[in-house]
Amino acid sequence: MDNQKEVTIYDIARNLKVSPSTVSRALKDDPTVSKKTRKKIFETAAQMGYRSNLFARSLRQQSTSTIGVIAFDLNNGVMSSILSGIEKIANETGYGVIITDSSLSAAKEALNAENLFQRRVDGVIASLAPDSKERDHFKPFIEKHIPLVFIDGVSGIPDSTSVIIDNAMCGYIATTHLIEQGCRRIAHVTPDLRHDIYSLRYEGYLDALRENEIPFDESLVLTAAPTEEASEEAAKKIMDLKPLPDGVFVSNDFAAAVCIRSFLDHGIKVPGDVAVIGFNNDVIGKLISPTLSTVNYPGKEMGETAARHLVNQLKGTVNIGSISTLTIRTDLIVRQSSLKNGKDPA
Amino acid sequence: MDNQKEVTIYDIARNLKVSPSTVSRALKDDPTVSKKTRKKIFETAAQMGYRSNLFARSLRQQSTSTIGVIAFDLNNGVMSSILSGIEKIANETGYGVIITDSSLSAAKEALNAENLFQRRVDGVIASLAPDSKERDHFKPFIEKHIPLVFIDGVSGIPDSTSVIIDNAMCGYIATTHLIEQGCRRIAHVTPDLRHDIYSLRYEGYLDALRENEIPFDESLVLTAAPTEEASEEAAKKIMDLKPLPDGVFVSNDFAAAVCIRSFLDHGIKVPGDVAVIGFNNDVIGKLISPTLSTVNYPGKEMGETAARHLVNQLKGTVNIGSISTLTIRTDLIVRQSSLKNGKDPA
DNA sequence: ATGAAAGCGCTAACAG
DNA sequence: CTGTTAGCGCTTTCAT
Repeated sequence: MDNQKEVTIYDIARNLKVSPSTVSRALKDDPTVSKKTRKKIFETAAQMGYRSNLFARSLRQQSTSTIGVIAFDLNNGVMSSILSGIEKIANETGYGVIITDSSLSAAKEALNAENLFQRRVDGVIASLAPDSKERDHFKPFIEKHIPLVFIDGVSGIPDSTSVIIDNAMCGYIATTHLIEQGCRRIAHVTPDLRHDIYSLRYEGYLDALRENEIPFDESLVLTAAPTEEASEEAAKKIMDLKPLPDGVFVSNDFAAAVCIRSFLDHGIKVPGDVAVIGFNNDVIGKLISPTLSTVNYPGKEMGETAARHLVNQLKGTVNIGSISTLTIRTDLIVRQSSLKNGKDPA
Repeated sequence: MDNQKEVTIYDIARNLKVSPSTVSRALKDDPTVSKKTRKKIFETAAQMGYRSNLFARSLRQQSTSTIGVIAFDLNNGVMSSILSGIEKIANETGYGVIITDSSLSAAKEALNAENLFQRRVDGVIASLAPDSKERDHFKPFIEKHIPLVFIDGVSGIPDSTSVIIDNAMCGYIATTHLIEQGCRRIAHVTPDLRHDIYSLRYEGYLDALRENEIPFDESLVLTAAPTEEASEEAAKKIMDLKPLPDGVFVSNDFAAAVCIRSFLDHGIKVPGDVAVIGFNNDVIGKLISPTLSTVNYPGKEMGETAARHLVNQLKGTVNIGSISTLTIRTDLIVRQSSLKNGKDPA
């Protein structure tokens, strides 16, 4: 029973005194094979422990039944929910998934793209690294008409699809919420504004200010990578502002949590002195004190949508290029950190 | 330039008037091919846009240069750090990674194993689902001598390797730390004790009690899945205990954070009334108040170790079976939540 | 309804 | 140092 040679359709064919082609057909449930033979072949295959050879098939069919994923950073709560969404759909539809990790580096992203291309994935779902600007590494896919779906960013590549949330709207909603709470001097802490998702949230922030005729003050916008150190520094800068802002919109929950801690450490009350709203709906938001108001980031749903769309494209259900952007609904989650005017959301 | 037929070594061969084998060899930098020819072949290959066909090679070589990963849950901070470690090593050594997600279900784990087997991965790194008991789904790998590395759990499968931390020791250290802080009535909150890692931590807890001649009280041990609801309930049960425990060892940081929040909400001081220590060193621990003492879980290092070991095995550097367990060093991280006797760790 | 035969692209003996 | 040859296991016309 151990380490025996692999069973092939030839073995089954010989065993049953039929031709390999018949076996091949039968295994695909081809109706041109008589029901009897089909049944017999299925039984023998199972009994002999046959398993089809994926690469022989791939070699023949020029397709791998595999989706490649380029994750901008695996070490990221948002990312893992996206991945689990992709995984789910891929599993349901018989695709395998190869996941690569760009670790926030555009250079690594390019390497990953090449790697996936080499592996002849049937399609790609990519989330771009923050500093990714070039699109050259996607050219091979485009030339071979391998479908590309971008998550959480618009690539600018024609014929590619993007699954996104409306970041501008989210930024607008978050900021408006603060304004409704009575904030008039609202700071914004954001990672690298070269990254679309952040610049759009920033736009939303600006829109909300404009709409409420709150003058824009450049000194209120702080750029800080979502690390502990950078976020702490941003918090310090905010505390140094005169007069102190009465609200802060932070583009990610982790940074928001760090800011809140920093504020509290310095005797500034949240939301009493400063109302804070974050972004993502990380689990962290429910555990810190005060609990964090935030914008929900529907990662799993985005992953599912991206995968489903890609699979449809691969199976020919959707015309390539007929859909260029899928926008997933988000919602505001109001908790304690932003409730300045005392009304409880419940 | 668009959608042209794939370039093969035959095209290169024809172009250069050499044989395909020479091309094949040259591309592998085989020294039996003259330097000149090699160089010429490399150049032409690049210029013609050749990319090697992985499945043709796989078909020939009976190996895929791919590592399969079975993740017990992608939605998990610990898991993503493990994955990024695996990814890193795989990338460095020219392996691809196929990641599958068991979503905490043993049934899905079995499906994933089958999927990876179908895909003929060269080796597997698996973290077992909490309720995984059967090992039958790994039998195909064993029969084909496909190396198996388990992360964070011992499979009981001969010839497989496990990369673990010393959970018993960690439990012991965490509990001892509480005892050193003056705790004498220490509760333990743990997920499913059927899962090795938790039962071992529990053992460590018991050992520490024993060593310090603290009588064991069964009512102090609470089982709770690491969800918000269950953790909250566990916290409530602890608060109902008479007398109130003066320390709690929680087997994961998230649950610990929930417990602390619950304690504080009910006017119980942490660490004043109850000292708390968690497990994993999630980012959350630094952001809650009080900051959370914990045991560091070296996920990335474990992933790297597992992958490196697997690759060594695949490349024949290590004898299969010569190493059965690799234990990664961990350390205690003391923050505020456990500091009952006022000595600051700094 | 089934079979024969040709190849998908690559590699590894075995010859030269 | 290079070429010839024979497959790896499967699918798919084209016949029958």
